[in-house]
Amino acid sequence: MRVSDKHSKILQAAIKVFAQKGFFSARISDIADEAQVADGTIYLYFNNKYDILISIFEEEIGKLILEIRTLIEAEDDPRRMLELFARQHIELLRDRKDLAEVLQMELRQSNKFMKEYRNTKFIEYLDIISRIIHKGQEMKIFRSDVMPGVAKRALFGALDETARLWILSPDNQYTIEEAASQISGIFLTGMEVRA
Amino acid sequence: MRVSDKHSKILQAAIKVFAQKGFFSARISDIADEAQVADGTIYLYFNNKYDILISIFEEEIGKLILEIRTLIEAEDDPRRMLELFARQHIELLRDRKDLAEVLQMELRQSNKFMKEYRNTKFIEYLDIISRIIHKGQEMKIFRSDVMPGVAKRALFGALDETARLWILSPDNQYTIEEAASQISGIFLTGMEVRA
Amino acid sequence: MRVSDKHSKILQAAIKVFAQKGFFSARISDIADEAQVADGTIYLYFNNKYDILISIFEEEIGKLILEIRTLIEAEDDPRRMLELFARQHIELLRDRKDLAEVLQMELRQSNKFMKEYRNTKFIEYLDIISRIIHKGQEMKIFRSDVMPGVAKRALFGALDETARLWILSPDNQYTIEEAASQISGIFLTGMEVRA
Amino acid sequence: MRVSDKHSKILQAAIKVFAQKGFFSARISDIADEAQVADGTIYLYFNNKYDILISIFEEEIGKLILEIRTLIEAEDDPRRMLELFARQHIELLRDRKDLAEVLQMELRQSNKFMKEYRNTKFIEYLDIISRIIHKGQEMKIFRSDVMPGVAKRALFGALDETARLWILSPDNQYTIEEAASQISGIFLTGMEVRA
DNA sequence: GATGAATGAGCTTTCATTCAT
DNA sequence: GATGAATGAAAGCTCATTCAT
Repeated sequence: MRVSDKHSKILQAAIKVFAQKGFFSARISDIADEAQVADGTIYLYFNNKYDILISIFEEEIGKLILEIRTLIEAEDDPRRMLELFARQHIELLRDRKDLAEVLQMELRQSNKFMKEYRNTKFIEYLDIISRIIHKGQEMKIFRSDVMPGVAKRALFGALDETARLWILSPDNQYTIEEAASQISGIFLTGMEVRA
Repeated sequence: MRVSDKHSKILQAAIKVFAQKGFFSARISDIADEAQVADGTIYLYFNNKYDILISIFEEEIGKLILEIRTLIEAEDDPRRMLELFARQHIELLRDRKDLAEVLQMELRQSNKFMKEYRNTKFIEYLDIISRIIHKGQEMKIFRSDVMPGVAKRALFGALDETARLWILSPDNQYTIEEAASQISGIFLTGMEVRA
Repeated sequence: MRVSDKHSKILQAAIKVFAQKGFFSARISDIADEAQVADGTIYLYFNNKYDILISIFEEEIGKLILEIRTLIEAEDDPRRMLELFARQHIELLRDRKDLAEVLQMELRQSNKFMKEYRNTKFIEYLDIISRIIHKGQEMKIFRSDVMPGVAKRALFGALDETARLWILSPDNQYTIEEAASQISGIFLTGMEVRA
Repeated sequence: MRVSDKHSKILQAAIKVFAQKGFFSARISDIADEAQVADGTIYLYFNNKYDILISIFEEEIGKLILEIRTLIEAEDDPRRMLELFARQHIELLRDRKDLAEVLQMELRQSNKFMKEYRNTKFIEYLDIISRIIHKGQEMKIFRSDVMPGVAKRALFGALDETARLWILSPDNQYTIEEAASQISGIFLTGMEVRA
């Protein structure tokens, strides 16, 4: 088995276990069981429990950023780009539920137990949004009084929270895609330069 | 010292400690130190560590709901009500930073370790928003195709995430009040019936 | 309420609680509840938890010794005295089940946690038996090769263990009185000088 | 070191520590020290403190039953069998003092804290006696009015209590073997069919 | 004398991490 | 590299005892 295989196997197992139990309640042996390796083996690939979590952030978000960027760069219209981002983000949460849960929860409390860790990947991810807005403003599509730094956080928060609750207890009133569309709709209309 | 004083003293200490360290990293003795009581005293007022967290949710959110409701019920215009909610929520996060952090973080991961606990208070809080939107739709102020169930989550998420990041690393580009105003602005414009 | 009343009330409560839960599992507050006094009140009458147990031994066994001695001294025939003792002991265990349990169990392990305590009352109680046997030997009713020091322990053990198990799970094959009679029968026949 | 070695090492250490301090006063770390393992190691072999005690009952009494049965089954005369049992039991108490103390004391109070645990091994052990008596009655050696269910408890109690006190404070008047012989003598004479 | 809130030492148990094999 | 038995620090919680009222 290639080295990278085991590294990845452990990481995927950790995502699953962290999603199920949360970082603190998850035991190393749970991850080892799930990855079908010995407890000690995990320490050949990661320094400690925190390191596994950080690796999830770094490596998995890294992949997402790449994916989403490629997709968005194929577009020209900032409106379409924003719609795409919303849809893509929310589909990710739907399709990779475990990863989504880990990112959402642990992200928010990571600063508590990993004082030194600055989640640059996450900032990068958010900056995709602000760059779209900025572009839209240059193209006179979005109002210039909209602050990209606020809007990026607001849009991310709106999408994330909606998806989080939807995942927690799916609402039969609407699909997650409809939700994404509603949210990008509100934001687009809210930010557009009026005719 | 009155009984209620000690209950409250411990609760406030717990809010502070949970905010600083997170629920799991916080030790009972940290809370006891902060509250200037003995470890054992905590167990005269709470059943266990989880119970302290749940009490924070129940009692503190309960107070917030009352406050915010009183404020909002004094208004008639749903637009104004939404603005007020946004401002109020974000000011709360600014003024009671510790409480805000506990509510934000532990709320999101509480379902992991307290399977049985349904955070009804939080749901109640969110429902304040959906009721405002619903009212606006009846008054033909908000578009009828906006789904209140989605919008409440989206608005809450937008506000919460923005405030969260602002608290984490205050952005000197804008004040938190401006942020609140931006967000309610986007949502209002985004949901309004066009002339 | 007279002082002695409360002292006695606590002692009776302790007997009940120790019997139910055992000395270690019993909490001071259990005894206080049962005696309908405050936890602190117990410490006005007893030095500590051990002291309550020792007082049970001293005071309650003291009463038993008096009772049983009075009864036995009314007799002349050592055979009859032994029968009486057996019956009396076993009836005590039946009628004062709680006290019996405490004496039986805690007696046996008291030396573990109260190194310094010599249970002189219990020794006194046992000596009632050896004196009967000795008397019987002087009267040439019991064989002289029977060692009173062994026989007293053997008889006590036989009675006590039988009663203990009978109390634990009453055997419908025989009454506890029949058991007492069987045992004293075996011991009498076993110790008598043959015709 | 073989797995079974550590299991057994801990069990032997526990017997020693429980005998010295009693179950409740014994700390896990005492057992760990005695067994020369880390505290945590104990939990690799036993579920909890109670489980150690139960294992002592199950495994150690199990061995005793086997030993004593083998010995007794080599005999034909119920009188001789009873003598053997008495001697064997009392020698066990003398030679494995620690085990004896644990069995004697904790056995008696085990029902207090382990409500669910039925000590079947102990019942099995006692039934060795009743079967001997029953056999003696069939062979017309023991009187038919002797109730085996009473006699087994009585004999066990007599032996056990005598040994217990002898161990506690050895009596120089007689050896423990003499005591065993006295007791079986009394019981045999007491139960025999008279010529 | 009586109370019971408060104390804090002490214990069982968990689990991340190590290291001999 | 891989294993998993062993480690031992760490923390939640209990409860006998105290003492201000």
